[in-house]
Amino acid sequence: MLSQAEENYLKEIYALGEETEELLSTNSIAKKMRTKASSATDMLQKLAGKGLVDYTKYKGTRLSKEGEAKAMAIVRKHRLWETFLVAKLGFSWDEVHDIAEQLEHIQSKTLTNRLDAFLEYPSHDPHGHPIPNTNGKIVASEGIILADLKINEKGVLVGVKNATDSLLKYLNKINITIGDTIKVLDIEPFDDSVTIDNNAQQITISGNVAKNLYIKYR
Amino acid sequence: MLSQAEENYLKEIYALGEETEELLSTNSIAKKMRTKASSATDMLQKLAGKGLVDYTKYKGTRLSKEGEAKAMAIVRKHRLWETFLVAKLGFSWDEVHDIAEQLEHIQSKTLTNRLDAFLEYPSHDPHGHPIPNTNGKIVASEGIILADLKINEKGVLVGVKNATDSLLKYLNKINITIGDTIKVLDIEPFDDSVTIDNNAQQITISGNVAKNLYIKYR
DNA sequence: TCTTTTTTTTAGATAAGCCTAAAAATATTT
DNA sequence: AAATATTTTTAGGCTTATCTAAAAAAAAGA
Repeated sequence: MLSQAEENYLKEIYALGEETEELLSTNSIAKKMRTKASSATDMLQKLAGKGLVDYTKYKGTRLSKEGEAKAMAIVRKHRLWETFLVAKLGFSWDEVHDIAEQLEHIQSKTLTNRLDAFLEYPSHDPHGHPIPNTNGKIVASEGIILADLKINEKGVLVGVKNATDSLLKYLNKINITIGDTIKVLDIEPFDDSVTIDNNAQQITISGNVAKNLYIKYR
Repeated sequence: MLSQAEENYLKEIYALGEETEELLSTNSIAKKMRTKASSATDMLQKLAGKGLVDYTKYKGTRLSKEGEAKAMAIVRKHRLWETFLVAKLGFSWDEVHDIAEQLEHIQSKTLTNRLDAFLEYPSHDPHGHPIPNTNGKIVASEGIILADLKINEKGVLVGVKNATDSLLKYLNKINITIGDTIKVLDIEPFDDSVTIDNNAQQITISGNVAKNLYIKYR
């Protein structure tokens, strides 16, 4: 069985791996874990010893097949619990991350699968991120980003890329939620800001925000 | 914030304290924690340092007021999660203990209170044990034990005293559940075994089992 | 290419929670 | 009450996950 620390490393290594094809530097992993490079080295060597990462001294690290399976199991739990907290307990999507960070370490496959059934097999969590199935496979697609839409195109908001606290709070404030139908009214070439129509409300968002919103055509 | 180990000690010290008025021996605590007396001593001294137990060298230990409050909070979480697992996820009462042992350590008062609301403020967990309220107070009573009923008296099964795995499995097997109306048909003075009627089924249970079943008169 | 800077690893320390073995205190027998 | 047995505590180690400081390797710059 893995310790919570080991699980957290695997999860963050997975997240970093999503962003690049290359080997991950020890430094980048240490930064993600908010720890020192020496601590990361220790842990990477331990995980390598357990066959969960492929680690080459001074070269870099990536998840092994087995490590990826473990990581997906944790991501699955995290996203299911987030869904539970929002759908059943009435939390808002910007409040659930820290609690799910704890819940994701609960060990019981039966529990995870029953929770999945109880939630009626959701495909995405409240941030729009896809939920891996029992086999660790992500079935659903993530859609395209709002910043790629052209003027007068519209679609449904299905996800948020970097679900940081501040972004979620901001979206709450300007009344944008998963499931909203968004139409692009104007794009300002100077700074890539986008004016959209959402529920008959006109809002201008920065290009940065537009890059973080996943849209599906309707 | 308390570590999981500290929380577990507090919870078990609370449970032991329920059984006796006297100071608890270091040995009894060590046994309950399935650890060595020297380890228990270490922890008791640490907890004493934090003001959570009153510990006197070579004399014994009991929870302080503050320690009891912490223990009750953990018991509350444990029992709420057990209720959730049975009522919402379809677990049976003999499957939930180990999972609740993990869930009871999740840190979030909001979560606990929302779970309580979601479950519609249950007064007892699936084993019939009372659930402390937000202030750590137990409101409901536990009832009397089946072994104290006389012939022809009847009542409703509201709880199980020592909810061990084997007892719960046994009760499942003989078709006895919380909420059943049980009538005493006969008591054998030789070994205190009790013959009862439950759902038009006659069953004879040992005196030992009868001492572990809480009954409320109807 | 040779220095200098940056990254990564190693070495040694620390805190938590456990262990064994030995010492100290308390309880029980005789 | 003295001897013996039991309980409890102390002392010293071990493991995990972290840290700092120093050494080694790799990358960047002159």
